[in-house]
Amino acid sequence: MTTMSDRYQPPLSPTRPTMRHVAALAGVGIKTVSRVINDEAGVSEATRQKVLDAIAQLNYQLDVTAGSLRRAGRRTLSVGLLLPSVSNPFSGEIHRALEDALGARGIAVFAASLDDDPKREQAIIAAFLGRRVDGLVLTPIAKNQAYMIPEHSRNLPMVFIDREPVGVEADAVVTDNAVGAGKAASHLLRHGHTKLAYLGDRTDIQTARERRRGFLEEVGGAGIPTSALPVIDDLHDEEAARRAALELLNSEDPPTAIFSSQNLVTFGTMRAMKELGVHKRVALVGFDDFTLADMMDPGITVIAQHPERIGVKSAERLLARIDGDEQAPRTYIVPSELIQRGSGEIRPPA
Amino acid sequence: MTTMSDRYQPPLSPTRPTMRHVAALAGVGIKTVSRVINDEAGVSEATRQKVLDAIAQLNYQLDVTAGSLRRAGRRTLSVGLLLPSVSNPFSGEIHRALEDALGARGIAVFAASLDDDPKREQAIIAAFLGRRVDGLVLTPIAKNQAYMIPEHSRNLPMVFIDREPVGVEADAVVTDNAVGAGKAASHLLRHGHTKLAYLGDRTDIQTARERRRGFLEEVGGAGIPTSALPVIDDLHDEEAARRAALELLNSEDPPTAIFSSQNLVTFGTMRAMKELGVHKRVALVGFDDFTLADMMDPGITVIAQHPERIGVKSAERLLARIDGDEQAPRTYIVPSELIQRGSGEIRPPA
DNA sequence: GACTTTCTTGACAACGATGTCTGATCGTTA
DNA sequence: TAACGATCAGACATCGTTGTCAAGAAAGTC
Repeated sequence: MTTMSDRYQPPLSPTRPTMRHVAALAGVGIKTVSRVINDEAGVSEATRQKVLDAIAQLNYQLDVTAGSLRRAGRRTLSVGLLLPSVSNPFSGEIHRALEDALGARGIAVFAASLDDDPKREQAIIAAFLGRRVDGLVLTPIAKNQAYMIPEHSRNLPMVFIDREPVGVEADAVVTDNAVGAGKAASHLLRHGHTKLAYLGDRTDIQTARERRRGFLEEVGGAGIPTSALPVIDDLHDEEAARRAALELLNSEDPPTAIFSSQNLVTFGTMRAMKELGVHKRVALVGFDDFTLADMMDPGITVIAQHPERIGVKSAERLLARIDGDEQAPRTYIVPSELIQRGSGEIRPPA
Repeated sequence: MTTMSDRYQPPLSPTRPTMRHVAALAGVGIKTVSRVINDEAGVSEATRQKVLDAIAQLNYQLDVTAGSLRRAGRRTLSVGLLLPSVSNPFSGEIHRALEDALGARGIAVFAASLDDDPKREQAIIAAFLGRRVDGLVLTPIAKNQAYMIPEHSRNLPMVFIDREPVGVEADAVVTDNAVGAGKAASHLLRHGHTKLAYLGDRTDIQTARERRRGFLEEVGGAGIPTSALPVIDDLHDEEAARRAALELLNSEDPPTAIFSSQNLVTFGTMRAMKELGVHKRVALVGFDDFTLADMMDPGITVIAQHPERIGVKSAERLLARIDGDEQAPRTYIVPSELIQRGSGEIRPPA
């Protein structure tokens, strides 16, 4: 009886086996090996088995990149993903959803972090294009993506996420930033607040501008003059936000409700409120959900985005483009959602 | 005067330009173009300029993968990274540190999520190898990595992170899990606790077993019998942990201090404690730091890992191996750190 | 001015795979 | 039995690049 363990194991060569080796061992031509691997028709079952045995014996693995050189359409079965930072949870969720959708098609994902640096954006895109990715999914930070026009006109599939492109036309998948921020505003107004404040991110980021616009329009639309409403922009980290919130809350006529336009700004604001002991008296609604928001005291009311849906949708669009969809580019909107947890339902002092 | 805007723009061909096109436009041979691009010696300055102009005019971009076919050493300038999940913050930090270190060398990173699925581990590794990555950095989940022996003996650079490999010898970068868990135990003992409990992750994960061992050894070493100590394993998500903690805290003789071996377990435990209103009476130390741990009430004392250091170290090892380092494989240990925030300093009731 | 030496340069094969095309083998049919 | 189509298989060129090598031009040497 022959068992697995006494089957002949070929010595492992230091160089990786190629189709030529497999073909030689199986006693067939390399094209036949190629046919077997790619499940092409026209190989007898007996030959197929010989080839499969040789593949197993040599531990052969197809070189996808070499194949892509000749293959029709030149598919490399890899795509590039550019995120603000792979260490940011929001980006991580998008990445994960995208990976799952593309992985099902055998597509691997290159991921990279932009760090809000336009130069880095261009460098990473160049690096990915140099590896001939089949498509790009990206959160643009540069003011303008006109430098991508050459690729665009070569029909490179591209999907922009979170922010819309400027200077090229392409599909985009974004949260309804203005609407979401408007929801936050109307929620606070409905709870009786008239003294609101806005704490926002860098204004060179499109989403930040949208959130600000949505918030202020909703407040203005309710008849509250926005000229006197404190609007503090360019808060990009927790500490800056904390200091701004402290100053705001210590001012002569402090707001009774604050809207923070982004996670880190929300964290900084929470810290400032707790330091001053007003976290149960001043209302807070933050844009972006976060882990343990419900475990805070009070729970933090947020406008939640749906990164996984953004990821799924962008994968869907990218695959459609890769498969030859020639529709005019569109922007897809993923709705945000208000989640009440306490901090946004605090009423102003009577 | 000639400005940028009236310079001749060639029509964008639908097909990507190759070296041949550049060579033709510059009036040189393709090898000369290759030399210019790779900064090889032996090209006169005048020729160099002609080539660079042609490259700019055609918007030419080198095909790295085609080059790797012929290049000595076959470097593809890409590596594969396998993480528990790219959406997990701990993984994200590692990814980021790695990306930065490798990006500086022009190496792009394929990232993928394992989801604790051994089959997926093998499939992803196969996918990456099929793209001829120059190396792998991975958190193994399969019980055994013997299936990688062929690659290993082909000298594929590999670095294991967070968990050590079984069945192959390779560099590993891990947290001092047992020591860290021991620190948690001695911290709780020092604060007067004798009735401790351990809530742990799946025992098929090496790190979970290490943490458990370190915790119990420290407790036992202090003369407290561990046989009666509640040890609940296989808690892999927040809800399971919450239920286990509830049961534990509702038992006849509840512990006065709990050690949770992982983030999600810590979250579930925090929830259970808050539900029962004992979060200020029962001590808690969790393994793994997390955002806003200091904002909880009380702040959560943790054994913090240093994912960014793990990422940096593993990048360093991977590059060393890629550069030909033939040292015997080693395990590098990144120390954990106890961070006191309140929950771990609660004393038992008198 | 003849001969080296050095510097530039391009022709060509090769990397590992796939597309095209042609040839061999087989069973079937008139 | 000859002709035919279907099936199976391999030879060969090719994808975009780099390594090898040899040739031609320029510069230096006596």
